[in-house]
Amino acid sequence: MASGLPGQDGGEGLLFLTDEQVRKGIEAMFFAYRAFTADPDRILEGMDFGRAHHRAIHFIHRSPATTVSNLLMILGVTKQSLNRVLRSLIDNGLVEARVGTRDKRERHLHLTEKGLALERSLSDAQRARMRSAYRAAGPAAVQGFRQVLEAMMDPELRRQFQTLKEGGV
Amino acid sequence: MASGLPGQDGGEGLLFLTDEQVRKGIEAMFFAYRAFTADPDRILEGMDFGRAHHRAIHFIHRSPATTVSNLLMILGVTKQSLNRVLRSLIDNGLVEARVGTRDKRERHLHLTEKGLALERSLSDAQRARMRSAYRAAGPAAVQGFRQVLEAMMDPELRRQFQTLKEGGV
DNA sequence: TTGGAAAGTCAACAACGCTGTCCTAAAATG
DNA sequence: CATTTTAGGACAGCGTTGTTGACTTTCCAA
Repeated sequence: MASGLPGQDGGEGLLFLTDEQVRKGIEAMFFAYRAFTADPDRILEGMDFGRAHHRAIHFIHRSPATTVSNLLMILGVTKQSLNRVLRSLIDNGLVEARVGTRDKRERHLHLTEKGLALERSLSDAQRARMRSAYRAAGPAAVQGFRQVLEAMMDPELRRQFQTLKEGGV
Repeated sequence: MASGLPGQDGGEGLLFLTDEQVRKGIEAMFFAYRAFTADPDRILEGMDFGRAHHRAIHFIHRSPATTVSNLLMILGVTKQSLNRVLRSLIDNGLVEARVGTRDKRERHLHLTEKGLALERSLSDAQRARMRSAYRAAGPAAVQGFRQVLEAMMDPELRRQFQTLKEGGV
């Protein structure tokens, strides 16, 4: 019955909240996220790294000298999960962990030249896809995209995201 | 340098494609996806099921009598991966696999009462989050959200998504 | 100075992807 | 009717990435 009016949702103040519309959004998230991770996954397959390594590399790059604890909060995983990933990144010479000067318990994380090179290759691929999607959809759509994504986050998560957003680079 | 003009991107035809803007989109995807899967994950933890079971249940619900092969294509996983999941869903009485009448090689998948109950509980939670995000962001944002997500998909994936979209329910 | 909290490491386990091989039954095709 | 293809299932084994729990080392405050 919803398909009786198959056009745009524009101008419909009520229809856009039907279960059908919402379900389509859910499925769009599912498929889009698969596309979103596809390029980095492709680059990493064959190396000894995976998606978790990509995430660590990304956030170390964007917040150099970050600590393990800080990374832990951002990524939302447990210590051991991150530790395994960091270990292999360090052992393979992509990440350097410098003991803190003020607090010697802390390790400050940095990408090496090699790490930076991989970061660039991964983020180039992912950015290219995102940029092309942005270009195809247009500026207004991009703003809506970002608004909905932020609204989906729990307050705590959104706070983290926004802190990151401002403090970044 | 991009942060020299920190305001809205509205009216900016060029700035919205800076690496900074694109990176924020990437991080928003990361955080939002975590929120997106959080509620079902919470419901499923403790049961013998996980995210993979949720996905199978979702697509069996929205396309009843679908075959294993069809589900395989939609989910983009291997036979064995799906089989493990389907097996436990069938063994626990959530899914029924009916031998096809026209083609007896096929198994047509259906949710049982128990399966429908779990599906409802999972999708209620996920839909509630999505609906609340939609409401907070407004109709225009929703349209943009969907446009960008679709633009991110590979053509093949997008074709699948759109077929699903129209044929659904 | 001692005892708790915080940062990080390590061991072992679970979920869920993957590959590869082998198998049956049914359909399609020559 | 014989052969090939297709749909599905079973089993073995592996890799990544999540989990919990126990363990140092370091810092700080009672």
